[in-house]
Amino acid sequence: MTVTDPLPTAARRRPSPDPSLASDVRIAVNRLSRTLRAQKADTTVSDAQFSALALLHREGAMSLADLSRREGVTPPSMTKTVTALLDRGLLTKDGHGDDRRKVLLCPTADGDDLVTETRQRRDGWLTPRLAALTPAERKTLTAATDILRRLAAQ
Amino acid sequence: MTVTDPLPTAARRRPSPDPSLASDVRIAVNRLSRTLRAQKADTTVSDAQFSALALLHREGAMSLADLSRREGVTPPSMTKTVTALLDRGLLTKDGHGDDRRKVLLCPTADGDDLVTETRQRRDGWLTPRLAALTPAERKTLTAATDILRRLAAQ
DNA sequence: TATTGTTATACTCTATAACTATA
DNA sequence: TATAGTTATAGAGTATAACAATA
Repeated sequence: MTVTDPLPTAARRRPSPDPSLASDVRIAVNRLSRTLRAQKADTTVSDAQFSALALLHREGAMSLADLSRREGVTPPSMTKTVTALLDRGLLTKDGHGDDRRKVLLCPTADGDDLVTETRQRRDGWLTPRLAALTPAERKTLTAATDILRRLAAQ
Repeated sequence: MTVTDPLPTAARRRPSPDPSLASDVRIAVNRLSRTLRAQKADTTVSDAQFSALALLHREGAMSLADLSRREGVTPPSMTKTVTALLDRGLLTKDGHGDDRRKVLLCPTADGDDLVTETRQRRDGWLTPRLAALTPAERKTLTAATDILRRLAAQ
């Protein structure tokens, strides 16, 4: 992944008021991310397969080149992932119509179900733990989530 | 792992305090973690290698069994990772002393430097971006970091 | 010629099973 | 017998290079 995006202009002007905040945020985010990853317990499909399937579920059918570009892997690598999903009956592969070189990859009903169920299971670990927080803490997390998302998008 | 999932339809209907919060937190945390992980100081060391080295740097020397347990991989897998780190001069492997079956793995000066530099680089990416936020946003992140840490510890 | 997708090949990280040295 | 670590082997997932079919 390339991470050479330029800094926002404002970032070059203001001094950091709390030098330890960066470390604190980084460590907290990495630890929780690791904990969440450990809750997957999804034995049916691998991470790479689920990620590709979820993208198709979310954005609809697309070609192999588009899928590999969106997932940040090479076409040969995506061919392998797609083959595994086809073998498991989670995808269909059809002609693209206008361009006979292209294929159109689309989740099956089983594929759509798997995405929905897996997502609910992954949220399922976190949901009761968030419910155990105070309303004020949840409000803080809601606001922080938006900030974290903006940081990750840079 | 996909990190840009939209809200699950079911989550919008659930009568919890904030049904979408679990998805939002999970996605935001995973995305930022992924972005931060990409800020490596040394591209010759893989993620698995850096993760093991950073654990030894943080917690001090330990045996291969302890290291593999803490990293959540099997001993044979950790043997490979450790061998690569030894070959790169980032670790030392010595006898454990009391039990001659055990080994004691310890970062070298170069290993410690690599961890420190990588950490500074990752903080260095985040610090100016945090400085570009408003004081209220930084206050929110400070409070959220504590909550995230407690969640990760469960 | 350029693009789409596949095959061939190789490297890394992971695992299980079987081995050795020691306790 | 049990434990610590290694070696052997295999399965994913990734990559680059080379190819066929199509535009």
